[in-house]
Amino acid sequence: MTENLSENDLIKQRRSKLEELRNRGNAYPNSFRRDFLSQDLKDQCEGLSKEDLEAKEMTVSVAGRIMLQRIMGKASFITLQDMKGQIQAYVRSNDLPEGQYDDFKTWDLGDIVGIKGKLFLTKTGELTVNAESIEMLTKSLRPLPEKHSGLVDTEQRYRKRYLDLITNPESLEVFKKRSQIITAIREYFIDNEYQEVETPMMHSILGGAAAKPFATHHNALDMDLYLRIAPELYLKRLMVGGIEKVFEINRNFRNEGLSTKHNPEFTMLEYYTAYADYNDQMSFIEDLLKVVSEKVLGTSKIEQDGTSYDFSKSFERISLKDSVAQKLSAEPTSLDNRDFLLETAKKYKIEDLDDLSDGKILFELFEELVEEELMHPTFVTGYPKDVSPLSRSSDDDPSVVDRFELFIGGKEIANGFSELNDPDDQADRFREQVEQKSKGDEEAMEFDSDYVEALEYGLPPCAGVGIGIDRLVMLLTGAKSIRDVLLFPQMKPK
RNA sequence: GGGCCGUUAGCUCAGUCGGUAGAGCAGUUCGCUUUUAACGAAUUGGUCCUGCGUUCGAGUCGCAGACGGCCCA
Repeated sequence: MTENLSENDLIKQRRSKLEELRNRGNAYPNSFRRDFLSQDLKDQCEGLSKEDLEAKEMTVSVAGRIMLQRIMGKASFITLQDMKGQIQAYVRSNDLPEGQYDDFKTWDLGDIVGIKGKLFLTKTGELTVNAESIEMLTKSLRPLPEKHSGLVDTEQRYRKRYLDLITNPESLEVFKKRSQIITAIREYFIDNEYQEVETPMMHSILGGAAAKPFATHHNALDMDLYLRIAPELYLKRLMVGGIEKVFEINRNFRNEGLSTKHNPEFTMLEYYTAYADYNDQMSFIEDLLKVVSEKVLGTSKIEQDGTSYDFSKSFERISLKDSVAQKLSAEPTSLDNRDFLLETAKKYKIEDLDDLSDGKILFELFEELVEEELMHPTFVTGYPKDVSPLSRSSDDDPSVVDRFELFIGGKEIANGFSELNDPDDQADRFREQVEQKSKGDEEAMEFDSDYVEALEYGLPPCAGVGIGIDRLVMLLTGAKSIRDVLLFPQMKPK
């Protein structure tokens, strides 16, 4: 890229100003210290009258990027932006040492400057720093996007996120919220005595989810590795090790297409609780979402695209089979019949049916027919065993497992189940996965004998959950695309 | 992978029927000591995404490609 930087006139002009700064001394000083942030000053001076404020003779140092300028002959206003917002400064020729006002007039939008002076209120009541000393801290060589509209071009907003953050406060706000949401989640788990851990991102055996991996290679060990598709099997090893309440918030990598709901790397929360089952986890999630929403948004009721979501009420629960039957206006028991399943699947253009088990067909029908329509928070339960190789079988019906997925706004937000802790059953399920893989299922898992060995030491009865953090942030911020909640979404190089 | 849409000045966008490339902001110059998207006057700035084609002539029409957005798989 660097060699492509076109030196247009705007950049040339700014560079010659930089040359002048270099000629006078250090053009990039790092000795200016601010003592207040914009919003903190505004909070502190809230409600003070012009006279009261001036009587206090408060001298402050502020620093930030010049976002707006109103230049007059011998006095000017500039708007500085720092991490908390904006503050206005009044720069008056008479209040500065000889010659400095002329220097000031060469400053450009985007420059980063420091200003020290007394606070006052303008006649329109805006809190303003009356500059007594001013300093150029970092000359900006490139013009910022248009001051009113900000950076609009979607592609540029993703590729040059820094410009998006400088010029679009609502974008900055989304990422602040994201940070607050993750903090609130972490606090919730720590308050409930869960231990946070970090497990390997590079796996030699593929497992923990149904997904295609990214492959890489370790040179010194001369071995192929996968970027992890899920941390699940490591977290359950830790449960064997006695960390009975454990959670991890970290990146997963899946080699899939990109969409408004998918990015190849995404953030996942996974947590496991000993002596709990999937029903306990559904209640836990209800409380988690309510608490996080209240903490971050100040309410447990949110509205998005005309749909309102109420996290203070308990969520709906329906079995996967019932939800599909309802949609087809059929009896749930009719879905036990393979011919009916095949016929229905064909009708909805699900392909390569012959290789699919009844459970897998039912699951695909669910994804095709029901998933998108689950707007209000809904737990779907009763997942077929053969799409859930790590879940504990149901005591009542051996064809399904004690598993749920949570859907909100038509999107899968969480996936949880009672964990399979019978090592022999687990070994059988892995064998089944290996067979699927040999038949061409690229998303099937591999046999993890080390994990089975861990189970042989005894995994306490437990249940675990994975929550897609990016989708949760989308839900809580109203973002339409996952790219709007990822600082640097995956893009093709230009 | 398929369909639709987009790509014009640093940014935001116009550009009619194919006939010399436009505006606002930013920049430059001048004026202006309480402005706030400051204001007034003048003014600079273009690989019209790339390539090929049609045409006397292409930002505009055709074909191919790149990148992006939305929808679908």
